[in-house]
Amino acid sequence: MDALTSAQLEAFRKGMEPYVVFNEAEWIVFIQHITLHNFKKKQLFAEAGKVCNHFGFVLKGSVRYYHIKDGVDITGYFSFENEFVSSYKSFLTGEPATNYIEALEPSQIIIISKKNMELMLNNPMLAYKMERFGRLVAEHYLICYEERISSFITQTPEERYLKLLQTGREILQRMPQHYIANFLGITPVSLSRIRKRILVEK
Amino acid sequence: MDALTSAQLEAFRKGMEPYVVFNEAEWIVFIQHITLHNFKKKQLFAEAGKVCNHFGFVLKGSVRYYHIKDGVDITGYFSFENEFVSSYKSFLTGEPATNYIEALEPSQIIIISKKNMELMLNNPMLAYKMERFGRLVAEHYLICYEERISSFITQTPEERYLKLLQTGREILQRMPQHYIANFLGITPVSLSRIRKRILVEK
DNA sequence: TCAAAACGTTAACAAAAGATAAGAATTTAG
DNA sequence: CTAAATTCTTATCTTTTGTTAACGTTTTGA
Repeated sequence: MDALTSAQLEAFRKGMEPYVVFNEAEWIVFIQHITLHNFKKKQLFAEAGKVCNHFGFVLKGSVRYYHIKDGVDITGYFSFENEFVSSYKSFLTGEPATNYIEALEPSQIIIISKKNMELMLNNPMLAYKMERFGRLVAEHYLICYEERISSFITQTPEERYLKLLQTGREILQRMPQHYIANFLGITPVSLSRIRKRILVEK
Repeated sequence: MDALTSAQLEAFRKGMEPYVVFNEAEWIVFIQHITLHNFKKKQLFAEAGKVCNHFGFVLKGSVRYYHIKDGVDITGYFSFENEFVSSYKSFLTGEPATNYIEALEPSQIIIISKKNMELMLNNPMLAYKMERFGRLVAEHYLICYEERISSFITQTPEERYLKLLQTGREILQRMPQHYIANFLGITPVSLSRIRKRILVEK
């Protein structure tokens, strides 16, 4: 846990703009409830079996969400810079998480603990904006997830991959292929075949 | 669009309790922003290509979310009594919906238009509770969707069906099997085979 | 720097799912 | 009440995916 530089604070403030804009007085109180954590590569942000009592904002770096099923690591999602990160279900319900989240590279993550989130939600000075903030963040992910579920319902793995080629620049550029395969709901071997099929068809 | 009986209002108030509790003054203003609609079987609540400018609460009945892909109807989700219903992405972003929502039986749905939602979010008397309400509803679906995505990533269709047997009482009892198949991300023929496989294995 | 680990492709085979069609049972609607 | 539509199962065939293993390449970390 480290002190935040003013540049980091500015980046955070700007990154949150789509979700919440604080005035100066609010900001001063708000930043008393956040901490900066430096994660080493592979360091865990959340762990299956443990309650995830915090959520974060990726200031620098990236994280990978994964499950372990029958001893096998299966990647479910990623968060990159300027995105939020949490094992949401665990954070929101207080139940143990069922997935892991790890830093994929040395990462700076701003963290708000559940306790501090609740303090702010109960602080008259911040309550309204924090409720709104929570709503907009949840809605943002709701939309992402709705689209992702649609893709599993209506598309074949090949169609999902072709769609990712159009829209998933960051994932394609920064993630190894076997993570992408898991993300698409298939095995790495199968994705390798799909890629070959697409090449031949062209 | 019909007038709400006091019994219906009470049922609505109670159904929303997990998300929002209004005092009497707030409630009086709130209910000026809602309407009751009676849907006939197969009547559309939302339509692909059109913006979904409303969201609802299923007071009685049930609805089905579906896509049409290459002329084929694919069921993605259901909402039952005491659940919310909307083509959320469209409602939240103002973009045209990509899916349809239809009543599966004669249904009573309480509707809040986008315009009225915005009026309430901007009304100082209700703003805080409406932000909170929106947050809790969005978080509720976020959790549902997160679990659903996990199931596509980590489970086989057979495992998803077995899980549904344990937890999906309402869907299993009330939905025809080909809707359930789509919901699980497979074809009706495939679900029929899975069911046979499970019987034989027992 | 160098051995170990991770990564992507390919092959071979098994298992599962998709597509299509046919037929029986059930439900729906006029 | 009855014809039409819907639903579910089954069969056949094709396509795709999963599994396992091997191999060369690249990356990683001590």
